[in-house]
Amino acid sequence: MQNISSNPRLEEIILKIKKVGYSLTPQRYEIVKILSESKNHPTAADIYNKVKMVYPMVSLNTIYKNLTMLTSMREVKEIKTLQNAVHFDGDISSHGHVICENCGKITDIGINANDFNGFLKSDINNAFNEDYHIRGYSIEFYGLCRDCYEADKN
Amino acid sequence: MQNISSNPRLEEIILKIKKVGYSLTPQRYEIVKILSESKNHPTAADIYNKVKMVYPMVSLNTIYKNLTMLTSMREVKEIKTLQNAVHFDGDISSHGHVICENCGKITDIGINANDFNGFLKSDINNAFNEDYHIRGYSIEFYGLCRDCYEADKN
DNA sequence: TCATATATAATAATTATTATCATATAATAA
DNA sequence: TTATTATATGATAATAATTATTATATATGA
Repeated sequence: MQNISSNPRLEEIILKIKKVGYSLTPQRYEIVKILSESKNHPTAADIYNKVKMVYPMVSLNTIYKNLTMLTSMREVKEIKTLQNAVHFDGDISSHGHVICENCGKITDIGINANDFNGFLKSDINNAFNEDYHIRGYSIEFYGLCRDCYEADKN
Repeated sequence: MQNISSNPRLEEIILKIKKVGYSLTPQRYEIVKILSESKNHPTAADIYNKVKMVYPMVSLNTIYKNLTMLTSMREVKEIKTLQNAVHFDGDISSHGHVICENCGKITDIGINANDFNGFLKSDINNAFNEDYHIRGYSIEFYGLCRDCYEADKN
């Protein structure tokens, strides 16, 4: 557990954890670090295996508890694929995902928040704002990645 | 198992099932009927309970098998909520969902396909089209429905 | 350093989903 | 209509992911 870091997202989450009053354990720090550094949307098991390399006695329960906590704090987002696998994304900035239906690969796509809000604010769609208090959204595309598409053709 | 129906969506799915070469069993018909009539995005268990009222010996396995089949046929879509519950939607027309994070209620919202495609075709977002062959998308909003929001305030 | 509330690890329990396989039945053709 | 056959079903078992329980350990703040 290092004290120095050049990872602003990590710092940001740590700060929020302290602010809300949760304590910062080494395991928790490691989980947050993995999420903030990861570019490939790990599952709970992925994170578990990574944390185990540093803390071999860590329990899977700890991973789940922390992921639940971070999700409800809105510092982490869940991504659910068609294969019923749950992945986690430490990047809560406005973006969407493209999920390969064959291999399960998840790729980020940029969603321009202003554009998207413009789309949402259109007459057709803003009716629901009256009945719901929206706190977030997720946009996911399904299809085949290039590799699987090429393999499928042969 | 009725032969006459004034449910065009039901007819549509039945036709496709026959076209693809699957056989039309009474249980399967009932599952499709429930999905085509349902407005509230049932879970596998919900569907199971409804089918049981007509065919008390039906197996949950049959429900899952058929849901998997219909999903891969793209006649049914899965909706996964934050509570890790999987719901099914027999309406595959272009629309999104608003999911209450407290009670899990799922409401449809209209997504104008043209508007959305316009949004997608914007310069920022079309890059991913080169690497993926998109076959579908899902847009989900998370928040509190009016009831839960009001209850939360008190 | 101490006190205390919170987090952890070990374990068990739960839940949803999938696999297996013998039997039943829908579809097709005679 | 009946016989044939491939597919679907139901019963059961197995799997996998997640959650619950609880005693112990530890981060935090005094």
